[in-house]
This record gives sequence, structure tokens and C-alpha cells, in this order.
Amino acid sequence: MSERPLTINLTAKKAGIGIETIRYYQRIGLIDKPEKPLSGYRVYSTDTISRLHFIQRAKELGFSLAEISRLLALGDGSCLETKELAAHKLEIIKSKLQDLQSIASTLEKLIQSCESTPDHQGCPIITAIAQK
Amino acid sequence: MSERPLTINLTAKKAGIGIETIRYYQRIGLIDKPEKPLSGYRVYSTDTISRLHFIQRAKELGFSLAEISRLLALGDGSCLETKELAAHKLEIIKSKLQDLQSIASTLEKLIQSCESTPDHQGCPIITAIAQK
DNA sequence: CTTGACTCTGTGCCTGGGTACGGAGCTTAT
DNA sequence: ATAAGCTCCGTACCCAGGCACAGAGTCAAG
Repeated sequence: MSERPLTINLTAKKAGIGIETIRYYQRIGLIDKPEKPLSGYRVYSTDTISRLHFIQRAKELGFSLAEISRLLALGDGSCLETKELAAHKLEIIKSKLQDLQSIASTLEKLIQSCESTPDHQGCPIITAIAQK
Repeated sequence: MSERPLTINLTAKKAGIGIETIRYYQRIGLIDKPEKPLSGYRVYSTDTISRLHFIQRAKELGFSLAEISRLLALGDGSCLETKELAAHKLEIIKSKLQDLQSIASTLEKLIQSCESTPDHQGCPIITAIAQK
């Protein structure tokens, strides 16, 4: 068991993020700063590490730091509001999915048109974008 | 026929964008500035308007301004390179689609778990995000 | 006890795609 | 000829999510 104190460096390593990220999260109030001993370095808690892991996971699910802040504030208690947050995020993601799908199919068509067009009469992709 | 000269304001309106956007595109070299008469206002051409429309369309297809700049530079000529740009963009979009799809399905599961869990034992969404 | 590695704090910078503003100069209608 | 309303130009600012750095303090090993 390493009994080294959880300095910011060690905490960052355990959480898999950068030191500057921790400081940034402190600045925006997403995690709080441990008290600074009169002389010495701040020491972090394992709770902070869990919190940082939570933040990472939530980020992967598409939540912004502001939203994560809300999720953390709601905590384990108000499941209903949490669910609403998640549902809202899901809606947004679904709508982005549709946008991307339509973009992808347009691009696919453009690329195909490029393959089925005889050369030397202008790039159909450019022409298609220029139209409309 | 309105014979009003194409000032920046009119050009912006015809292209459906803001004046400041036109200036910004000039700054980054995406469109060029018409010569400024010794005294008076710059006058734009209908080509500029087409170019601005092109830019709008390409943006909708997910191209960044830098990429659009390349597309415009390639122009009608080098269809092969254009196709490669489009194909590359398509790959990126497909990969984003997969990310979003996996996020969406995770969120859906979380929300469902929230519905099928008896109350008063903590929010399963929070718990799930905290795990892993 | 010195050296090297770490931390603390404040501030500035970065990306992309613009938006906002302020003090000129210009143009057009009255 | 003068007021309203445009344009020009440069600069600064916005968003999120950090990264970078300088100068001073601190801690631990040799």
C-alpha cells in the first residue's frame, strides 16, 4: 500500500487526467479544493478521485461540465430530475444523430456520383455543392 | 432590377449571412476583398455571392472553413482530390455516428433502469455513472 | 544543506466561428 | 449643408475545456 499523500499530481494520475484539468475544475467550482495546510501542499481525498471518475464518465456520455455540475448537485437523491436531464440529453443526441445521418447519406451520394460520372466535365461534388 | 451596387450589407442579405461573417471570411482569406475605390465603399460581385452560398452548403455538410477553403482551391478541376476529401469527411462522420449511437443506447438503458427501479434506493443513473 | 522535483497562484493563450464596438470616413436624402 | 445611416478598420470579446508559464514556496533524497 502506497501511503504517499494524495498530492495533486498523484490524484491526477489516479483519475487519469491532467493536473491543469484538476485546477480548472476547481476554478469553475466543479470540485472543491482541499484546505491548504499552513505550510505545505494540498492533500486530496479518495472521494475527489471518485468524483473525477464520475466526471470523466459523464463527459463520455456527452454531458457538458455545467450539466455534470448539476448531476453532481442532484446526487443520489432526486432521481426524477436526473432522469429528466438524461432524457433531455438523449433527445439532443438523437437529433444530432439524424443530422449526421442525413449528412452521411448526402456525402455518400456525392461520392458515388463522382464515380459514375465521366471525367472531363467538372467535378460533380463541387457542382452539387454549388447548386441549391 | 435593382441596380443598387452590391455593398457589403446587400451582399450579406443576398447570401443570407451577417456582415461580420463576410468580414471574418475576408480576414481568414476564404473570400477576397474587392478593391476599395479611392473613395467610397467596396462593391461585391455576384461571384462572391455564389461563393458564399457554396460555403454555406459545404458547412451544412460538415466541412470546416479550412476544408472549405481547400475545396474551393481545388475547384472544379481535381475531382479525385475532392472525392478524397469528401470520403475522409464521410469516415469521420461515420465514426461520430457510431460514438453517438453507443452514447444514445447507454443513455436509453440508464433511463429505463431508472423506470424499473423501486424508489428510495438511490438513483440508478447516478450509481451507474459512478461505477466503471 | 543543497539540489531537484514538486506545488501554488495568477495570468495569458489556444481552437473555431464568429460577434461587438468605437471612431473614422462616406453617401444620400432633405 | 447637414443629419441619418451606411461602411471601413482594427481590436477585443464570446463559448468550452482546458494548456502553458513564471516566480515563489515546499518537500525529500543524497
